[in-house]
Amino acid sequence: MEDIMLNLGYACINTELSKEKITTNRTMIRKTFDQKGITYASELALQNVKDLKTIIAWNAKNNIHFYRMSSDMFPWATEYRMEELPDFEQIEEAMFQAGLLASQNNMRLTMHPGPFNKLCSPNEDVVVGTIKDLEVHGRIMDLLCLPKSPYAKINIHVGGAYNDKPMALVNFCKNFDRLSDSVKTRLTVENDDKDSLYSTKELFNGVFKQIGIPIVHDQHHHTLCTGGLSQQDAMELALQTWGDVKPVIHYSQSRCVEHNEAKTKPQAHSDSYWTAVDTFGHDVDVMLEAKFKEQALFKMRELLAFNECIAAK
DNA sequence: CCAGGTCAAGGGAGT
DNA sequence: ACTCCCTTGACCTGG
Repeated sequence: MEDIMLNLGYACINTELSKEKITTNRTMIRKTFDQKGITYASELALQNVKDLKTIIAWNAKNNIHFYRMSSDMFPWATEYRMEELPDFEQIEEAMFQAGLLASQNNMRLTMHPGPFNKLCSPNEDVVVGTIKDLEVHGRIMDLLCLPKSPYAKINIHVGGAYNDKPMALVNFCKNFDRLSDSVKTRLTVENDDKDSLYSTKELFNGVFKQIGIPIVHDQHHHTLCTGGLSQQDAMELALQTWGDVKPVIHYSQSRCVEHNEAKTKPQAHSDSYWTAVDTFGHDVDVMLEAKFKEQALFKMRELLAFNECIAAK
């Protein structure tokens, strides 16, 4: 049963472990960073990295083999070089051990840098800041000894439209060349959740055809920005971009439907799931985005198992 | 100890 | 011009 189950993943927080203060999100505000500096950043990062290993072990125990790591593991990481952290040697060792444990358990680890990354921006300062942040992500994955491939993807959105999508897409592709191999080999792009930004089809033409990086197809986003394609057609278009690497899709359900609150945006994610993800028969890894995290993943397992039960009859 | 206000980044959208 | 939101709430302060 387990081996025919879809490979499901969840993002960043483990709600069960966070009750015991096991988390990889320890950070600080600017004022504290100014006061305490990289000594404190180092302490937080070391604790985060140690807990990452605990989360990986927990995942393995629960037969979860896909996990998105937090971008907050290293507070203010763009403000210093990792080697400058007083605990760097310990951090390096802990990262190596965490990556090893993931690899031994065949666990796919990925990242999703924040919405402030705008590789397409016409503003050079914004691009420089984006490159800096992406390089931090690449470095983290290198320290974990993860593959230089979209198997260990660093997934971002194109980022902006500026009333001139062709210009923005050209910028994105041009600036891609300024990244190191650590980032280039892992970078993927995800479709957006509003028509003013980028559908899977637009990414296929504007990014994949130009620089060949894979597309992460988010099914929920697709319903809000279809580009004129059906769910299945758009997803299959995205799957073509992955080559030998197993593709990733994102799945979430609408908070509106779940909560029936008027002011909830259609983009918002639900707490949990009530409909099983449909992969249209394709072998893909599914990153689940729901507030209840690993608990929602367990719910999804039940939904999938129930469907298999029905199908078997 | 806790509730409530506050908190890096860019851009889009709503008020 | 201002505020909220985004892949993710966590931090900090005053009581």
